[in-house]
This record gives sequence, C-alpha cells and structure tokens, in this order.
Amino acid sequence: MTVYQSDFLNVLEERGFIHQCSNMEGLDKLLKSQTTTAYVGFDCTANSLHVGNLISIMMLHWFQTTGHRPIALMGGGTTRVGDPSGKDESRKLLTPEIIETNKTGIKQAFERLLYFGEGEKDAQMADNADWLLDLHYIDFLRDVGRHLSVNQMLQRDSVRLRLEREQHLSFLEFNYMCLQAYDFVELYKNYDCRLQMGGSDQWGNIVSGVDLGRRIEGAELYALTTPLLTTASGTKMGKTAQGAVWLNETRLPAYDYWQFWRNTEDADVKRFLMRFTLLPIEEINRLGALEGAEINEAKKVLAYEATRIMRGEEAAKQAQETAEKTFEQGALADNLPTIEIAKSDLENGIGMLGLYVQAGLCASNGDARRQVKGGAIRINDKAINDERRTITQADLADGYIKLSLGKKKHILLKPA
RNA sequence: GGAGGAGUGCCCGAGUGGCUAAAGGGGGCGGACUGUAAAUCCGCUGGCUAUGCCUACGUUGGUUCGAAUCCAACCUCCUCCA
Repeated sequence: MTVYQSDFLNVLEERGFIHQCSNMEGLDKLLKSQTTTAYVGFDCTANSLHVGNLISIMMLHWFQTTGHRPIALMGGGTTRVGDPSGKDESRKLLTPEIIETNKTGIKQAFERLLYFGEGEKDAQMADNADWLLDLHYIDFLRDVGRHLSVNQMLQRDSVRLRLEREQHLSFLEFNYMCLQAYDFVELYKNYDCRLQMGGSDQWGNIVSGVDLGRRIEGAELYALTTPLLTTASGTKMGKTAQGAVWLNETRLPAYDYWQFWRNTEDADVKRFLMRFTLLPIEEINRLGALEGAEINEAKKVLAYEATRIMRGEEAAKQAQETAEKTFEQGALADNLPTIEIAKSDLENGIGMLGLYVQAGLCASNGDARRQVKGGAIRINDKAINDERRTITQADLADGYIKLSLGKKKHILLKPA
C-alpha cells in the first residue's frame, strides 16, 4: 500500500476511497504543507441525500478531521436547469423556494459529519446559484469560454461515445460540464479551494475544472475521485423496495435505515465498514475476518455504527434493540414503526387488506390479496390465509396488533 | 424548412384487427433453502365495493360488430440534409 506524507491521503488509501487523482504527489505535498480547502458538489433535487451520497460526505469528514476545510457545494444553480444526462424528461423544474427547502434538509446530513462555522477549518456550505444565476452570456464566453477547449471536451467519454453512436447531444448538456468546471474556478477564487472530490463518474467534470483553473487563474488545482460503489452483486447501491435509502429521518425511519445496513451481503461487509463507519482500521479488520454465521456480528456493528453516525446514538440503540427483539427473540418490540388506528374501527372490525395498504406494506388491496395467496401475511405472527379477515379488538396483544409482511417487514397498529 | 424513423406497463422490449391486462427479459415483492447474507429454485407483479366492472399501448377524433394494431390531425423525441 502506498504511504503518503499527508494524513488525509493515508486515511483515504487505507479505507479504500481512492480511485483516481490528477496529481497525487502534488496534492500530497500541498496537504502536508498547509490547511487546504476542498469541495464536493451535491444536487439539490430532493430534500434529503441518500446513501449514494454518503461516501462523498465521508470524504469531506475525513478531510476535516485530518485538519482541512471542507465545502459542501449545493447545485442550486445547476438544479434550475436539471442535469440532462439522464433520460428523465418529466423532471420538473424546481422553484427557488423548493430548492431552498431542499438545501435545509440536505444540510442536516452534513451537520452529522461536518462541523460548520466560521473558523479556519470549519466547514462551509456554498451554492453555485450565487454565481451562476447572474452569469452574463457574453462575459462568460469572453472570460471563461475562450479557455474551454472543445477539442478536449470532445475527447470526453460521455461526449465521444454519443458522437460515435450518432446519438443526440444537446447544447445544454454540453454546457452543463462547462458550468461545473466553472464552479471550481469560483470556489478557488472565493475560498481558495484547491481540491475537488467526487465519484469516479465525475472525473471528467472535475478535471475540466482543474484545467480551467490553470488557464484562467494559473492555479494548480487537484482532482480526486472515489470508486463508484456497487454491491458485490453488482447492483447499484442504495436502492431498496421503497426507493432510495434516505439519510434523513423524515424520509426513512431509523429502524429501516438500520435494517438497510444489517442486510448487507457478506462480501460487502468489510468494504462498507471501512467507508461508512468511523471505526479504527484494526477493529474493522477483526470484524471483516469473521466468516459464516459469525459475520452477522459484523453486520450488526456496521448497522449500529452507520445509524449512529447519521441518526444519533439513541436512534441506533433503539433500532438495534427493536431488531433483536423482533428477529432473535420473536418478541413484540414496541419500537417497530407504528401507525395509529381509531378505536371505533377496532370495535366495529376493519378489513385487514385496507390496513395493510394504510400501513404502507402493500400497494393496493389487490396487492394485499396476492400477498395473502403467497403466504406472506401474518398478524401477531400467525399466518393468515383468509383475505376477508377483519381486525378487531380481539386481536390486541399487549395493546398492539402486529402486522407482518414477509419476514422482515413489520408494523404495529396502536389504538388511538 | 426538407427527407426518414420512433412513441407500448416501473424499465427494456415483442406485438400490425378479435385467442391482448398485452410475449420475453430486467427490476421489484413473496415463498423454499439459510445466517435478517449471497447464489439457486418456485410463485406473484393495473385498479375496484369483483364470477362482474373500470382504466391502460403519445393526444384527439374517425372507420369497424370489434382497434395497441387501420385512417386523419396534432404533440413529443431521434437521425440525416439545408
């Protein structure tokens, strides 16, 4: 393993964050010699980030803990245009108000891992709307455009492949990368930011920024990317049944967040511990060496640590306890996600199918019916095969009714 | 502006008058096996107050006993040319 002079690169190397760097030696020296500023760009199309973004946040975290200043750049300006590289045409244009709300939501996740403030090493939050919205086309062309090389942009994989296949490439798309490159220059000018990090898919954009910085400002900027994280089975990580695995409690309860990590496949456990927890390397090596059923211990640690970081100690403990009760002891855990049901409904009896839909376990009555046929539905741990079953007060056990779908999804009904 | 091509379910994609709630695949969900894993195998995968009804093959109209399928107009996207 390569050994660097700077703490930051050593930590990253050890934990497997490094994919590519524009100039490793130069960056190493810079980090060794002075407090440096680095940034990562984030989309603000939703009010919460998801685990796909987590790796970048972790990088910023390590950057700060090894003595440097991280910047989280919000794409408030670029979000106004919408990243066109996806095929999602129905993407709505977001209003400035929504973008503001989203930024607030997203910041919650940063605050878990970064310390914001005004000090020399305190994290900053920037928004490219601040400079992109007032950009004048002519000025931009004159001051920036002349430094951007079309020849180079044409060499970029994302562009070249499209041209080779004679696929459409819009001017907007072409410009998107110019704006991203320009962000780096602005951050260099305003914050003396010298390094941009991101996923390996951002390599091209980041390097364009590096180039542009040199041409316009004569600055030596650096690019550093992480491997794009997939699960060992090759699927993109961070997607579950319900969609993205959100970092914010409002989008995904801590219990489910914990479960996501708990269900990591064996082959991923060590990598995930390295990247998504703050545990010491020795501890991770020990956990990663576990095999067979024992690796479940490592998964629990992973789930606990990952949840603790994002949701706090208390939430992590509760999630773990709830899971232990539910899975290992088969007992009723009152911290399972709970929904309330009107007392009068219980008195009169209420259809089970509808409750499953209400609880979000099934998509529709029809879906619930099919689940009954498939043997997936249990109430208070008793299998149900009558789809017309109603729920009444008689089903109350310890003040709750437990609805299960399959082995892993449980919801408690609580009379109110 | 001209010529050509395309729009089908969550996604990809077959289907060119009735046998089509629409092949096949992916994804997802569930079951079996296990360790709350992976791999594998099996089932399910439009909605409803349900032996029926409603919605759905870009939109709107038309032909027909009957249309995803034929016709017309429109919309959108793509390719090439100007």
